[in-house]
Amino acid sequence: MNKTSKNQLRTRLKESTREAILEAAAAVILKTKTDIRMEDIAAEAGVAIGTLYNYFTSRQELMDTITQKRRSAAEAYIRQSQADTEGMQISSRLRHLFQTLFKFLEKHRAVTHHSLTFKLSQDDASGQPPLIAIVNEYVLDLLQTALQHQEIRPEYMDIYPLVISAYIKEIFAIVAEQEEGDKMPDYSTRLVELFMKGAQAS
Amino acid sequence: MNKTSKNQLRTRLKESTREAILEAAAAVILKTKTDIRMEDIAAEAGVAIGTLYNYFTSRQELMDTITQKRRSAAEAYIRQSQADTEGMQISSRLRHLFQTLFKFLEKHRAVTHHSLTFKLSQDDASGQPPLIAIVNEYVLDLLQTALQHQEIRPEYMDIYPLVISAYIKEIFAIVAEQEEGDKMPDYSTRLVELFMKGAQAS
Amino acid sequence: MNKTSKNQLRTRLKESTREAILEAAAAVILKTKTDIRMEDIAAEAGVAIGTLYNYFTSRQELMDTITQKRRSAAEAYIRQSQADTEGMQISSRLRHLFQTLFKFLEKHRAVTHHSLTFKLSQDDASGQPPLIAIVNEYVLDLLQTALQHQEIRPEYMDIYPLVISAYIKEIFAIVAEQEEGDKMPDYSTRLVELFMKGAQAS
Amino acid sequence: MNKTSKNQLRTRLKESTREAILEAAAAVILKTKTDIRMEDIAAEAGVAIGTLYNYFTSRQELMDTITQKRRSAAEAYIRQSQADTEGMQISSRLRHLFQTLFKFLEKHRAVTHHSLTFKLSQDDASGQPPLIAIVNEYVLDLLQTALQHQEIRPEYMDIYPLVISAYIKEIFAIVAEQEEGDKMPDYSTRLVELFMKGAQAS
DNA sequence: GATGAATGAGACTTCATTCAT
DNA sequence: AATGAATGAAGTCTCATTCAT
Repeated sequence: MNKTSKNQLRTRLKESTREAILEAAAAVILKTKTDIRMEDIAAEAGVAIGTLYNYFTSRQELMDTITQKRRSAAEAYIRQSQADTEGMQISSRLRHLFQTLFKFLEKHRAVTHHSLTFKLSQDDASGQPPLIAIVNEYVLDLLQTALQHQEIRPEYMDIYPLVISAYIKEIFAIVAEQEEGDKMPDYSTRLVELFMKGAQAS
Repeated sequence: MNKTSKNQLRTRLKESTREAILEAAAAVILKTKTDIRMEDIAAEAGVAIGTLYNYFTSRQELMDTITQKRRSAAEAYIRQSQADTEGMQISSRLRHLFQTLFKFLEKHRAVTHHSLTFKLSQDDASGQPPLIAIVNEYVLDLLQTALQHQEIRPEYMDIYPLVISAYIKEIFAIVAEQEEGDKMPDYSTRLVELFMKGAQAS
Repeated sequence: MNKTSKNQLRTRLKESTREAILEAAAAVILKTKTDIRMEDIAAEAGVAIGTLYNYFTSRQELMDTITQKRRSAAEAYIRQSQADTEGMQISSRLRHLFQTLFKFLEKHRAVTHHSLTFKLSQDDASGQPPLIAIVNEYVLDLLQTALQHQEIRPEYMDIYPLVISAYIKEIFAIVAEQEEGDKMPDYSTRLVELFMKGAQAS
Repeated sequence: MNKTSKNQLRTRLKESTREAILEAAAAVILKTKTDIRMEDIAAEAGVAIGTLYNYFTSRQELMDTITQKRRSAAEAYIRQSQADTEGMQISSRLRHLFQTLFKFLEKHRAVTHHSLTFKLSQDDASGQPPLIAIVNEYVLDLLQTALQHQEIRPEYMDIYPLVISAYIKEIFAIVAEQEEGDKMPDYSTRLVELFMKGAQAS
């Protein structure tokens, strides 16, 4: 590390160093997918390896922190969507949820990337439910309400959760494959429409 | 015994060891997800570590072989489905494809498991298109035919591939989460029906 | 490592490699007292670091093994002394014990060295009683027998164990300071005599 | 306030910080035996790590200072005992020495603890004679005087130093094992008596 | 002078790979 | 061709020391 970057670091506040490390880790995750080496994170953050260990007791803890931050953030987004659409029709609610997830994912691309995507990552020793479980729970609630209001056909109730879950995972995948800054069409509206109306030509 | 038949025997024996190693590797992958160690594969196969290197020049090659075998097998299944349903309606063709994929996945659980699932695994240095690309290509073809035959609404043509892809990934996920031998409902038929008719209550 | 020593190693039997490592570790302990590095042990044994881990799962285990081997060996010596002098007078028994310890220590110089000497070494996670405890227990038994036989003055019974323990530790210290191969006077006989008769000039 | 007194104040303050650090180090040594970390010493002293380095150029120097202070203090005690008992009988002198050492050790428990006990600690790079050497030198002098005065049997003169040394080490050990504030019997008197009279039952 | 975050050399440990038997 | 002990590069983590504030 050269003198300049070192000085820059010194002037940074302690809290921001922690954040800088997390951001660096996120960047490395985005770049390298697996085999995330502490050395690379340190280099990306512009600090020495030892510094990482001043903020996180182990590699595991650093990874868990990233995973958990992402989950918390996502959960907040989802709860917000839930609150914002209380009482609306299912189509509006689903569209809003999809749009919310798109927004969330664009903000957290890096972190979401790290295989955290849809399964309880083996790196995550927190015992917290994986993000997808949180989403699924909300979707199930949403579908049951819609069913009670007779907005959706009861005969497919067994596979609705599965289908919506598939849509959401696809949204994750789409964002993951997108390059930073790419413009995307409004998939949310169209997905919900198709889901409601079906593909069958009249 | 002449030289030739002896060599043939050798070749056959060698091939079976090779297969045993691949199966062992598949089993280990299924058990451990990541961190697949050569030592564990050797133990599972009942051979020495050195033997692995008599059949594969490196860990990478062993992994690639598994990935590629799986891809070839899957491709064969898909082509078969394509041939078997030539000229049929899209709903039948999709249902058949889904059923085919279920069958394939149950046969190749282990191998499919290894994150090989839907992206060009970083372990795969073969440069071959990932399995999902093959599926998507076929699905696109299938959709275009359906469009020409006015079986599906043209206005959602941009998101059909995406939706079917989502369904297929979900199928992969369902099988992956299933325990060996679990009985599963006929998702294929219902998924296709829902896709065609939509969720909207009449 | 050069080719020659490598070949020498390869021809060594597996069990002897383990022993060679333990001996090498003992030699390093003798040389460096503290800061015993795995690298140095490997170098001393003429093997690579990784080889150490083929025989011991960790540094800790290697150290514990040394400690425990030494303890077992010492215990055997002590038990033997006990058996050999059953029924004799205390002076003979003590002399025999001292001589036995001298013999043991000369055989196990290296290993005894490593602070293992008299306390439950912090390196030893085995939960076994430290060597000195074993000795002390035997000595106490020996003193009580002598007391019953009225061979020793009862009024100092509280400090006899302490004094004998001090003698024994001194024996350990003497051997530790001795260079390999040094000739030593017969401390055992004289120590016991002095202990029994006292220093007071007539 | 003139320059001089200001500097004196500074010096005094500095000295007290220095002392605080040494005491803290002593406390940590007492607690942790080995693995004495600068961070722990700083925490115990209530100063920053950097402050340690304002008073000691290195960990080594800090440790050496402790060792040497202890040696100086002990030497003063021993010289005092020597002076106080000039011309007395050996039994009185030994008893006084033992009592003096007990007193010293209780005052300096912590520092004495750190394996500094009886050998030229590897931490001590000062080249000074270890404490035990100082004691032994005095004891030798004391024994030779007693021999001249025919107070002790000449035939064990070769092992007297060794035995007294063993006693003294045992005293160190006893104090080390004692908890702070434990009450101890008067070992000094009884040890000397036993040494002089012997254990042999009349 | 005090501070303590940052540093990085160095120790431990793992595991893909080699190669003599 | 099979074996598996030996190898050592590479990764994680620790902690004495530095230095800008």
